[in-house]
Amino acid sequence: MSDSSQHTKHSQASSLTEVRRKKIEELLDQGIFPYSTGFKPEITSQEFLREFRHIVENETVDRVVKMSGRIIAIRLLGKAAFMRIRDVAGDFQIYLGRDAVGAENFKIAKKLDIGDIIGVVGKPFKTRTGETSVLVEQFTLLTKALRPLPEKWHGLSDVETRYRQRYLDLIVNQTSRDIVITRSKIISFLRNFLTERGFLEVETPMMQALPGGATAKPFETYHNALDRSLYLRIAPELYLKRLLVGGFDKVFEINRNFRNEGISTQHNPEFTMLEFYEAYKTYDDLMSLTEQMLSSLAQEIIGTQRFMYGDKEVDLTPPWTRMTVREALITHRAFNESEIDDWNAVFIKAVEMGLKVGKEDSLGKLWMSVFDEVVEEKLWGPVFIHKYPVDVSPLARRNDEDPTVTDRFELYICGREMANAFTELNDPIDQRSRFEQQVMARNAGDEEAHYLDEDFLRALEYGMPPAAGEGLGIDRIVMLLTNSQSIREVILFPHMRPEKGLG
RNA sequence: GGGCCGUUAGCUCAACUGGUAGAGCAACUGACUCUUAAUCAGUAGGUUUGGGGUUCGAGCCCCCGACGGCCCA
Repeated sequence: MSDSSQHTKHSQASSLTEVRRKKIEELLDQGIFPYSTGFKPEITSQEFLREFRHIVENETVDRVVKMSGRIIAIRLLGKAAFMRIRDVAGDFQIYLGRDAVGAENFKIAKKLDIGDIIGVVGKPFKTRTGETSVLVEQFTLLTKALRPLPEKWHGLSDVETRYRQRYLDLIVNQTSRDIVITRSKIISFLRNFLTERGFLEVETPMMQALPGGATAKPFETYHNALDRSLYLRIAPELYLKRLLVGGFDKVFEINRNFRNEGISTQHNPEFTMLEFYEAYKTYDDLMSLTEQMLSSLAQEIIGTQRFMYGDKEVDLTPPWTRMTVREALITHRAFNESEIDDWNAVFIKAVEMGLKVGKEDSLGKLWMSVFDEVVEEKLWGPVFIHKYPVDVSPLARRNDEDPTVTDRFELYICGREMANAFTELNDPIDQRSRFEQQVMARNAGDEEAHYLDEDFLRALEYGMPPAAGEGLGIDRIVMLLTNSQSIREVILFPHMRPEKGLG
């Protein structure tokens, strides 16, 4: 062989996928289709290992098992091979011996690569080192992998690749798989918790003519046939309340909200919210319900109500602390008693902190700016912060004793807002004037102020029963219970800037 | 939006003060019928994130951009 042909051979072999494409050609030449269908596994790795864990070496088990999965490790020993196979439930080991599968088939087995998905039929047996394994009698290549998997020991750790190619992350990182499973269990639990209590699960519009129910910037889109703008919802609140008007006393929705804001470890533009509403209840009732719901959730999901988040312990055992916004501001030394009700004093402090505040901001708004800046992160909790200023709570009912605040609470755990709830404002006259305040704020330049929703007011004018409602951030709950520090760990496909070099 | 850090083989990482870009795993060839990060012998694999600049010489220094991470707003 000349030097030049040697060189050509090597450049072709330089592509790892090219090597595998060649193997496909060779398999096709032997009449083997590398993407065959019809193989139906009958037992998972977990079931297999549980059922046959007691067999002993040299024992012949009169059972044939049919299993499938992805090859994640190959140890070839001349005329035999061990392979580690990963299926949905875990890993198991197979043993391929030339005598058992035949010389021709063994040659084919030697062409298998890490990453390929195969089906096997064989007998359970125990290796000399005591691992329950499958003694393969037949195998089928179900899917040929053209690309190599990440390194077997260190795996895939680059966070950018883990998020962009989540499928790869899920193949190799068990913790990533566990988070997906835990998230699903959490949502199931919450759904059951509410349906068991007579709540009805509903779906309300994701595309709204007027984005309402929260203080946030919406995404705007366009409907061609209607020739008008629509917004992706920032919250389902105003629609769920319409259902209370319609006579459904207990409703909930688990779905995505969209907010056109920055991306961080705490924020994804689309995130999942549980919102539920119950007639004839107050925000006090919801505090008790929330304690019960989340403490039992933790008990169910991780088996305890006391656990570590990062390097600090969280204890969700009820009852939880309750503190008004005003008390929290004073306790955490944002203001003292004499200055907290003085607009000028509060404004000056906010400016000194470098906060983005304006002369048109109400006292309540200034309070909350300072609260977000200095108090929030200190609320390890769990703690209910309640009695929010009326001007930052345009959909919440006024408190009977103090009309400057509302019957509203937010739940804080680990310095993060987990839930927001209130006794709902069902007085259509008060609601109209609150909306009008919001319109004025919007006209003064507040992009996050609410729009006036005339149909929602019309609904209230028909009469909405007294009720309380709550929104619970699912992603943050999942972060808490999986000890994840970034929201991107609990969202399967988090938003990222487009990758270069890919169409 | 601002600051700092990062991007080197498919993956995980090295590379001194600017002086021939390396390793392990994966891959390829060969040996091996009980391995467990198998072992042994050998081989190949690089537009060092992109562009520009300084220099005899740049992965390393300077400028601009892309993407990511952390912190701040």
